[in-house]
Amino acid sequence: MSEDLYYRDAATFPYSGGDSHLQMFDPSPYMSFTEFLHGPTDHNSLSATYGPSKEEEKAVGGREAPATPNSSISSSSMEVATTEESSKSKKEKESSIVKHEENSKNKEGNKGKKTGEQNKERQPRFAFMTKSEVDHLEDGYRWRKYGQKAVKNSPNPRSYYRCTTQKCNVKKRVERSFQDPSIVITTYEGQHSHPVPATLRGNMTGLFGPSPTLKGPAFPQELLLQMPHLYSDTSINLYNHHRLQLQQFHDYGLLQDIIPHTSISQKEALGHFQI
DNA sequence: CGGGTTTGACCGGCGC
DNA sequence: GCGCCGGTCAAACCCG
Repeated sequence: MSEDLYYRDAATFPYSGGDSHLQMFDPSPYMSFTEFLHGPTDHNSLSATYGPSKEEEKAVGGREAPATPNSSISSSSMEVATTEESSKSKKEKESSIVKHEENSKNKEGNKGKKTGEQNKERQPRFAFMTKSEVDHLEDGYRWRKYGQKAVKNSPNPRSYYRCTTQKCNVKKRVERSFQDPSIVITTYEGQHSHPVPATLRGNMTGLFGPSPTLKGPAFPQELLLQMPHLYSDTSINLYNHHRLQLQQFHDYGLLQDIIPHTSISQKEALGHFQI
């Protein structure tokens, strides 16, 4: 697995209000989303600690799990950067982990079932965690939800989105961490082959929008990597700062390990962010 | 009425 | 072969 770890800090999600910092880890290209998030299925800890063995899928009903409003991380102060113009009264607080996967996948769909078109090839994925009250973070693109499923061993459902731009088959999955309901885990898959929709661009002018050179934020990582300058230089320092932490996470490798730490690092981060 | 969401059905992969 | 599961489809539904 190749891993390019990408890390973005608080300002990462300007659209959504974002103050956040992220950490990352890298998953194996083949592991399932779940695995990727929680570690190898056989991984003890998870099932051991969490699962009552019986997966309660019915849980779906409460699609909004009683996420306890994070009281811990107060960061309301961060609203700063965000020029949240309005409607979205989102107050995301923090963000965090990023993981990136290279498309080291090469086995073409053999099976030849699907002629032409896109095989089942798994595209590069990129994930990160965000401390947020809203599940779906605004990232500049338009998404259409095409499914929702109960997540095994988790009270929170996972939502599936697809970029609405035709021809663009970027997908994204969003789910809340079952360990810390205040954390949203977003995973992007594929690369956008087009610019950010003009409509949305309006609000974000100055952020990603008008970058003449860019043909459009290709991959989330790129966006994230760009954002620092867009926001402030302080973030750059944070970048390094977190990078170290991320490295550590990387070593641990499992998100489950990460999460707990996350809360800690977030506090620190906030400290720094408190501009 | 167009575009997005909801939600149960469906499908393919995988382990037993 | 069977059942579990993650992921996707698509009809029904909702909303501006």
